[in-house]
Amino acid sequence: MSHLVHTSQDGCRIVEIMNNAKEPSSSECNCPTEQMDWLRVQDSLKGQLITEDDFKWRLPTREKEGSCEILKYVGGVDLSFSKDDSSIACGTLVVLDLQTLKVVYEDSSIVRLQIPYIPGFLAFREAPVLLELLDKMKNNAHCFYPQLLMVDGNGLLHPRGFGLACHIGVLADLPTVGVGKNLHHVDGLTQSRVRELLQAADSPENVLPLIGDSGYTWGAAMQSSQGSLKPIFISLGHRISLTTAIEIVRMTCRFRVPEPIRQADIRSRERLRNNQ
DNA sequence: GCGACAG
DNA sequence: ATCTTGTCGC
Repeated sequence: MSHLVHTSQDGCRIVEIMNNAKEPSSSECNCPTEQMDWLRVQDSLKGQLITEDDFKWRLPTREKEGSCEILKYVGGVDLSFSKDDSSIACGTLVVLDLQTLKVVYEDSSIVRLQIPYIPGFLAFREAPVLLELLDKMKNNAHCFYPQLLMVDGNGLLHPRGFGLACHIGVLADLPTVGVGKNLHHVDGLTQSRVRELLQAADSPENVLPLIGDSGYTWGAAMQSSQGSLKPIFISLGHRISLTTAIEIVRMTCRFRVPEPIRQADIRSRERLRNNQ
């Protein structure tokens, strides 16, 4: 079933680091040991990942049979960091009305993060705050609770096929889409290669499937706005297909970064300035 | 050995 | 992620 025959580069590197470790220092709980736990967590959660459309709503553009819930509330999450103290962060959740692209809900939380950013393990740093914001909203049975969540970070487009968007999607049991502003090099996919493919592409849609050396499709690159040659990188997070993910991202792009994520970014940065 | 590495 | 002003253009 799984075409992810990609060997874990990170896993190899970690083992290498452990072999070279000189001091099995007490419980400084630095990297190697904890990262091996994280690898197991990612592998485990990945077993619950759903990579096709799995929701009861439909897109407003798809005028099919009526009497079906329509996608209206799209959420977005992001974190901003203090320039002074990089361990201080503000996590923000916004919900937009898909038709008007106006924010109908906003909540944020300022926290002190203990976990550093390690490529391939972003979720262990950022997911807890964001999941808490979602949980808080769900417990209040808020009527604006998102039917879909856009995440600032990748989904399948990840060394082990399980980025932040997948992580949040599975743990919150919510359809999610990952949007990266920079390419995480995986399976032979590089910036230069994407650039040349994007130019050579006949695609009238300004989208390009990201197919790696293995033949696996990790996501898509999209030139989302006229003014920017620099693409965004879309990958499915959970309970959605890549095709549907692309369609929804396109619907929410007023500028390069889709509005739900852009608003979460703007507002989290703003709150950090005025509050601490 | 060297480079690459989401936010 | 963050450090940073103006500037060119619709």
